[in-house]
Amino acid sequence: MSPKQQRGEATVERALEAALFVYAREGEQGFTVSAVTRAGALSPGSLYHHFGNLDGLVHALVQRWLERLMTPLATALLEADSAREGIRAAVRAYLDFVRDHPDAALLLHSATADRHGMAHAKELRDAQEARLSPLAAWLRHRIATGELADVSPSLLESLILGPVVATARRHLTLGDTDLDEAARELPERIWSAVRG
Amino acid sequence: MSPKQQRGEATVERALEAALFVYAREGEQGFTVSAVTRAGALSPGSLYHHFGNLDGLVHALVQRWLERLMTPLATALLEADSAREGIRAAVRAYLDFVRDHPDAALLLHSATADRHGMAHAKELRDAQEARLSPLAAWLRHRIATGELADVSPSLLESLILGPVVATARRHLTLGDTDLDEAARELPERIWSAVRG
DNA sequence: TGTACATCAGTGAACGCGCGTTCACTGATGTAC
DNA sequence: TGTACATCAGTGAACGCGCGTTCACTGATGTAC
Repeated sequence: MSPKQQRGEATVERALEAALFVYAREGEQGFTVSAVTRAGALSPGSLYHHFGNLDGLVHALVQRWLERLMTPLATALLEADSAREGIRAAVRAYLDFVRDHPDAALLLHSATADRHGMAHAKELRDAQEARLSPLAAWLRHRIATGELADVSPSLLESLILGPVVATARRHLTLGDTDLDEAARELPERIWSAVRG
Repeated sequence: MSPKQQRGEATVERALEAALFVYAREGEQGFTVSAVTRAGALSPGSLYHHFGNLDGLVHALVQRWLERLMTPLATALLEADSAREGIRAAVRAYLDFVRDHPDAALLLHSATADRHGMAHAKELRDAQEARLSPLAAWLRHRIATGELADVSPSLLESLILGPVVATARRHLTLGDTDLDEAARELPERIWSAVRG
């Protein structure tokens, strides 16, 4: 998990890349130890040396990509001058992530990540707290100024991310949704739903 | 699958109830043949006699509850006098379903159902076509009258159901979302996002 | 700079477990005459 | 109404398979002096 040799870091990297690859190609039920070790040219022992067990591998993978999604999202929100611009930029940032990292987006929207999220809800939030708490503060502030509707934060989150996640899921699994149209239409429409 | 004796119907019913119960209690990874047979007091052979295999059981279960969700949703839309009232009523119908059938809602929002939906996308759509095509027609008509925004149907669907599904998922898995507040706030806010 | 030692990294055959599924069979129900 | 037969429903022990995981081991790297 925290390798002390360069060789170890490279192996961890290879394992995480192989894991994402396998997940994207074979899906949930194809995601097995032997599939990952085959794809990453690792031995099972090596995997267990670094991640403890299969769940540890998933945890590391989800954590890594969650951070890579949340960071630009937080930046988009926090650097905006108005609530409207913040919401619109955040929605665009999410859609950009889906476009640039479809495999990771598939993972984060998946069964596996959901189940994992439920099982490790607390530690997941702890790990991402540095990223989440500024977001919560931003929302509170914008509600206070009257820019955002005065509804519970979880409802706001559902109104903002719900349509984006639904669009991403459809795009990734059915492929019947155009991300460009989504990038054009969603930001302002979502803003309409949450404005004060 | 289509039992010719009353005894058979009762067994099928017991199997489907047991399956939902097991899914809700034990989750994805606890959903096994032996768990279902134990919960429903069935023999594995009986289960295979009626459903062919485990996937057949899941298919029947998802199909049954999908119909029970879609029927009131379609009714709500089609019986409304205006687009606004239709959207608002449909959102409320969905939230009512989640409140009244949390176990089934959990199943329909789950990994299992998603994966199943992907694997059987075509036949699922065929089976629900009687319910889906009037909805599609309704949307087209309301776009034509200018009441609804002229964006692709899949984007409309994401804007309407996205926040509802996100709310339902949070309510069911984290329990940090109040369905009453959602029923108060979501219908009009979602309408704001999709109006023409 | 070289040597000895400790720790980290990686191997891969082997393990047990629980899974979905089968099958030969018995029992219950429906049908024909 | 009774009997013979066909079909449907249900049983449960047994099967093989592939899964996640272990462990005794070798090899590579870092450290101390």
